[in-house]
Amino acid sequence: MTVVEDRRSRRTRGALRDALVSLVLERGYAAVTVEDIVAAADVGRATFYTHFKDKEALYDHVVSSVLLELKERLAEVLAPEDAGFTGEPVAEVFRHATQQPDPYRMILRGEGDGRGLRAFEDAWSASAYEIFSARVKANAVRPRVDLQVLARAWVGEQMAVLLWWLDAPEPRPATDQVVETLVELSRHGRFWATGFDSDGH
Amino acid sequence: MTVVEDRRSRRTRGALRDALVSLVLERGYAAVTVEDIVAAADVGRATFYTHFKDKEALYDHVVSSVLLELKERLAEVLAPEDAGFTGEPVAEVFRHATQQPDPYRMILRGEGDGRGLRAFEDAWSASAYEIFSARVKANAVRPRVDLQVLARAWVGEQMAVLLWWLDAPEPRPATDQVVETLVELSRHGRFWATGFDSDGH
DNA sequence: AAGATAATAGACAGAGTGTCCAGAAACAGT
DNA sequence: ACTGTTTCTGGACACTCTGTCTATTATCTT
Repeated sequence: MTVVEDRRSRRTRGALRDALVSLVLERGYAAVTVEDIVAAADVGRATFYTHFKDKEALYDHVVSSVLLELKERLAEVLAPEDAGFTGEPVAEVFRHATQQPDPYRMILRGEGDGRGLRAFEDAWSASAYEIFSARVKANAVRPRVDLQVLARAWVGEQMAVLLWWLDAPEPRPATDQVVETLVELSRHGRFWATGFDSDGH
Repeated sequence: MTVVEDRRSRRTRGALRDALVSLVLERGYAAVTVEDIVAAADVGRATFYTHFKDKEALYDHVVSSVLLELKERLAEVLAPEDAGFTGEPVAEVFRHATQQPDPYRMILRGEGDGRGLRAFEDAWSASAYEIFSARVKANAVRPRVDLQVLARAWVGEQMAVLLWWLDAPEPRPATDQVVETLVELSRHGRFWATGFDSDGH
């Protein structure tokens, strides 16, 4: 059992990873062939198949790498007894996304027939649900709406804004500011109390 | 210029449409071949190519049909001077989705590398933005947050809940109830005011 | 330096694509 | 019911990409 991967493997896998992501962002997942990938990565075609079963396997590898890394980072942030809803987890996701925007873009755009998107959404929704119900218990409040729906809605919102933000032309608005907006929305709804809410219906 | 399409064309196109959607939901877009589609639709392979350039063209056709139909229905609903935010447009989308859940599922899952999803999201965000800014003007309020972000967030939320709802096992919760929840969230944020909001700092 | 592991080119069969054709079938209008 | 038009069809074609294999070379690790 190798503790550290052979340098050649490491380099090859990295090159394939990067090639996939940038090609997908350029042409769309379906339009990218294994031949394209190995050409861009400057790797023999046979080599590709010693590392990955097919294009899908490479894609899945990229997605789960990102997801795993995010999970580890979130674990650190959530460790110190989350006393209040400071939006810290959201901010951490945004920070992580800034550090590798391209894989995030690929995933959030739904490339790969939305498989990455769904994986991301499911993982995120699950932890959102946990955070919510822990909070409900701790504060002894009765939630207004089903927590499952709440989690889905919340995550859907985050992901939409995250993608919008990643695709925005540089310089992007500051992370903290966007996150602040999201938290604000989450607390008080979308509008001012001034007349905006009190419509006829 | 034919006023009404030839019956044969109509039938063939319909069969191809349905075949694509159900196969995609079953196996995923990438795994579906033109040969699969024509087999399921019980149509000669050569016939396929007299109607559509390729699988992608058929997919785009399905997406734009749905989008066009939705647009027309929304136009009717929005016609009578929208005086207040009654959530009526949202309800209309949900109703439309109930009538043809499968194409909606296909699109919202991100099949087709998210192209349908993005088309849907863009269209919806654009009209959401218009509604919002019209309302800002009419009520002479200053919005708390950037309307662009607001629109994205709102739409992301709707889409996530819509997909969750469509994938929920029957009998699904009533449309009106889910929509009511969404509007409620949009007005007052995610939690009760009882202590939930008032966390540290 | 030596043994282990990885990368490579080239060859292979097979699946699916998109185009073309010529004949058969179904259609719309009179 | 007839007729000219349109659509449907199977079969054939060249082509691209796939995934597997093999023998050889290059590069790593210790």
